[in-house]
Amino acid sequence: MSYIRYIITYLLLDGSMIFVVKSKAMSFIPSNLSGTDPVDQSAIVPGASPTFSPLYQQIKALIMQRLQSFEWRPGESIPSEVELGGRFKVSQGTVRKAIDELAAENLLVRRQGKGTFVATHHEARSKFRFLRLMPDSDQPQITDKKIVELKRLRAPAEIARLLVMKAGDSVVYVKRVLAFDRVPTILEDLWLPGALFKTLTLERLSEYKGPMYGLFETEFGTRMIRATEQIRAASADGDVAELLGVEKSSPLLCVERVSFTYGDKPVEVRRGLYVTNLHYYQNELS
Amino acid sequence: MSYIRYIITYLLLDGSMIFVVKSKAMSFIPSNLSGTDPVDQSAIVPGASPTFSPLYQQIKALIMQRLQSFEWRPGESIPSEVELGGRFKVSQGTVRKAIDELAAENLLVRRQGKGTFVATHHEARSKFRFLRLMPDSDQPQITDKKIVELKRLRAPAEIARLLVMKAGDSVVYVKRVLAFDRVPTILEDLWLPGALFKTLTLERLSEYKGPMYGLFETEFGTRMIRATEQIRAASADGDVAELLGVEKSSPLLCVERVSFTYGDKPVEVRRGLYVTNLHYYQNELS
DNA sequence: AAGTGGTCTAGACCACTTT
DNA sequence: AAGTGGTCTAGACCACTTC
Repeated sequence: MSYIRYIITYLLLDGSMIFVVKSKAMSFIPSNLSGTDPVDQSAIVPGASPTFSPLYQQIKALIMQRLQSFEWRPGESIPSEVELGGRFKVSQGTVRKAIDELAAENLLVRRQGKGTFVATHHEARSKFRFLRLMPDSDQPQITDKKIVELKRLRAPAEIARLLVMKAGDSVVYVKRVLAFDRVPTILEDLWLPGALFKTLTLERLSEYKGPMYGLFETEFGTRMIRATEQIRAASADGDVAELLGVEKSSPLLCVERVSFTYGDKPVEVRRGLYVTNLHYYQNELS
Repeated sequence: MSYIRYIITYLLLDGSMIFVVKSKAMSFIPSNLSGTDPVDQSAIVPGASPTFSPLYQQIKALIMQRLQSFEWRPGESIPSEVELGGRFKVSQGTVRKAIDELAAENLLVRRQGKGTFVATHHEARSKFRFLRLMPDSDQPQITDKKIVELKRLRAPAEIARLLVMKAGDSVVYVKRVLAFDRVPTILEDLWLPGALFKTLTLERLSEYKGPMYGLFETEFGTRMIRATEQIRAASADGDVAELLGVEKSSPLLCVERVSFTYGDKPVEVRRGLYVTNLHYYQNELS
């Protein structure tokens, strides 16, 4: 083994100097290069199908398993790339590529010098990830949330279909109004699988201050990671007009969302009616 | 500005010494250790600012220049990664990372075994990239386009602001109706910079069969690469109701789009009114 | 000084397409 | 067989954060 030695001489701003002697190995030769077996990929994912899948995709799946099982919890850091490489018996570069994709999907967040962290809905950064309604003025706004109703009921056919449940299975139904700067703007109906949200109550939801998806993540072990929205134009009927404080027959955006957790499992249906006099739905096309 | 200076004194294996002076202000220190000269990054981008930029970002900018100048034309293949690496004096991996980002931004398309191609709007694939209105039924639909009006006028203040022009500068104004399966569904107003679209006529636009952005790309050298949309709810007034064949005061989606070409230059403003009885605006959140 | 992610290189081999 | 992009490795060094 060959080493190189070098001295770092720091010239500090106050004129003083510091000397540091370092030595570093120049190269590393594995002692038994020919004796090591190549990685047995099938051992990594024992039940893997015979269909080809790149190593980094398998690593990605392994990492996702640990996220899904909350072995690595939202907000916490995951092991370093080098550590994971050692654990999974692959190079750091391969782990890196797996993490790259997970970061692109907003499941992980990289922070240079600090580590890689599990994304969480308890963050200012992620506040507008699922809410695309923006104010005409750039002013920050005061948000008020009011739960109008929360009850358990048997899933209507349409909701059951979207949640991949049997019609009649238990669901939690929530109706709420969001106001920005005291102006009622969003009226939302939500349906959640009853089995996952057994202990959700109107009180708990009302008193909770942070983002709703944060509550779901922390207290119900359900992380929303993706959603699709279908947008239509609608007219306010009598009830809606009253709750939103607009004229009857006013035009509204009708936004129907289905949210998914790990494994593309749908876990929320949400139908929102948006007043767009002072706000607009923002979308980026690329 | 305050920064720290330090000297590294290398004691090499053969007994010789090398001194390297470093300071915070310098982001790149040529190393004499190996004896080989590293690439002179400033030579790659002669007018580069002193701000640090990774090599692959510089390569990305160089590739984008060639796309913008139509040196590599839409639909054609660009040189291979190895070839580009040689040309730019960097490794294939660095070129690869640059192309990765351009592919993620839909400017390039990779095809394994064949090469990397410049994206074009003349493709089935890209047809729904900028049109997010989907039919309730999954059936493929017959699309009819009818140009209602095309004229040149002085840019209204609002349009000029969005296109970053002076109010009163020449713009091309187009009004058209799109029908799906004979049902009028979209009424659009478009504004384009007059200087870029000098030779655009109603006849040319009417007789053209492919996607409009394909025409712009091929005949006017203007490639749309990104757009933002702001969506609101609106009511059909008399004229609109007649053109779309709906009741007066019917609710409609109002979609205001600004499209950008290279260098984030806005080159189109479009205001669309969508009938959403048989269609919906589709959006993915992640 | 140690540890993390970020960049860059060089080389090997694989999968896909075309000649 | 040759050429392209796709995967994987190993190692070097840089930038940033923390101790």
